[in-house]
Amino acid sequence: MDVEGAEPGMVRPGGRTARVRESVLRAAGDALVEQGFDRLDLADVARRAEVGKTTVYRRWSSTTGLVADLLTDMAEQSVPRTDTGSLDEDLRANARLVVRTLTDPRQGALFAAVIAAATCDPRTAEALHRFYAVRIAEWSGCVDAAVERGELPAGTDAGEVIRAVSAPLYYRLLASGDPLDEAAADRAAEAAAAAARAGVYVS
Amino acid sequence: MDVEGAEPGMVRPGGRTARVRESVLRAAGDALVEQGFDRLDLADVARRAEVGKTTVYRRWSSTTGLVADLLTDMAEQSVPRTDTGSLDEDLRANARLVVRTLTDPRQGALFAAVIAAATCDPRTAEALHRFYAVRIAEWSGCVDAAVERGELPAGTDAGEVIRAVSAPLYYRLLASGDPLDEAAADRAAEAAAAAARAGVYVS
DNA sequence: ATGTTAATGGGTCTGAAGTTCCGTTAAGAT
DNA sequence: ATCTTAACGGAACTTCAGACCCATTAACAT
Repeated sequence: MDVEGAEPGMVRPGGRTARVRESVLRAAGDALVEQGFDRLDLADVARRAEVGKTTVYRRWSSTTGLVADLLTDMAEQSVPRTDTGSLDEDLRANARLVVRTLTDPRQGALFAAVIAAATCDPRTAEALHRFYAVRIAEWSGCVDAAVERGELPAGTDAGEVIRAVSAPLYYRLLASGDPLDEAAADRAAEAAAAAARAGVYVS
Repeated sequence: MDVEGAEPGMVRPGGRTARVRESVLRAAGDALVEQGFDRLDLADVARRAEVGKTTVYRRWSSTTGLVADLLTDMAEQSVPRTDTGSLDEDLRANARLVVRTLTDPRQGALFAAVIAAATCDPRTAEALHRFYAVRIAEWSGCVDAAVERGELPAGTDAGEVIRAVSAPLYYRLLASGDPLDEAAADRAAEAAAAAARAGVYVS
């Protein structure tokens, strides 16, 4: 059976191929955290993963391609959301989770690197957008529940509220450099809740 | 007179040195817009600037160093803010300006590239933070004026309000990939105003 | 169990990024 | 106007990311 035009790893995805992918993605994450996106070198990733350099170049071809695949993998690992029964508490829990993630030495560096990679390549950007779409959909439930309970006006766009919680935190991480602490998290959650109650996110 | 330890360009900053810097920074901006941060090559910048490759390597040494200097230059070019006498209108004007900037083919690509560079190098990050500090300080005036007029509670942190306007727009540009249009701008401005009125940004 | 061939991996090669050397030009001090 | 030397620029050199070749290994169909 010949399978022209298929990407390598698609015809026989099991066994060794899967182990290689797992090992390479872990190594890529390590390299991104330790060196940053601009110093990411596929040969170095291959060494860390104890995998042939040729394999990495053949299957991922570029650093951005590798990061895109890493993002696809990250999107599949879902983190369960809280459901306390109060909008303010749920949003605060979400904001604090984001801050914990972004200030974690490994996770924070990884997110920064991955976002940098996405600005350099459309396919990586698409993978990043899918990642956030998954996360936002996961947390939208607590906003919809708040609408049900009458805490928020009907027609409130749940995704917009969740994005509004994260946005100031990412802005601090990437642009302004202001401290990312619990106070910032709580303020981001409060601001999103206040705007939502004012009906700003009614579509 | 010998000046050990000084960076090149510091002892004789006038004439040719200044022309070289100007020409290189413009070329660097062009290259970033056309190729993105990951493909930024100092030799290519030198060619565009019609300047010796050695000069670029000697004065800026790395791509992140060059971007850091570019940011310092960008921070000096101030854009005057509006002052309509109404908080909502001022914030909306600010939000629309940010959206226009980020969706402009040249400016948008430049900002994305510069933010990517900042995630890869602490000194570039510092230059980026200074850039935003300047911009935020510039626009803080309209929030302070709103506090004076009694539109907002006393003690409102003006910088936080301005950051709150920009944050969702940058989040769209860098993370979620949602459309950056005038509706998004107006919503960002409204949300920031609503949160500010609710006293979320009182420090 | 066996065969087919997808996928891996070591080795080699090449073009370009980045460094060094040294002669030339011009900024700024006198 | 003249001098000192900071800063520039061309060219040669080094290094290494990334492409290519081909032998080896092991997924999956039978």
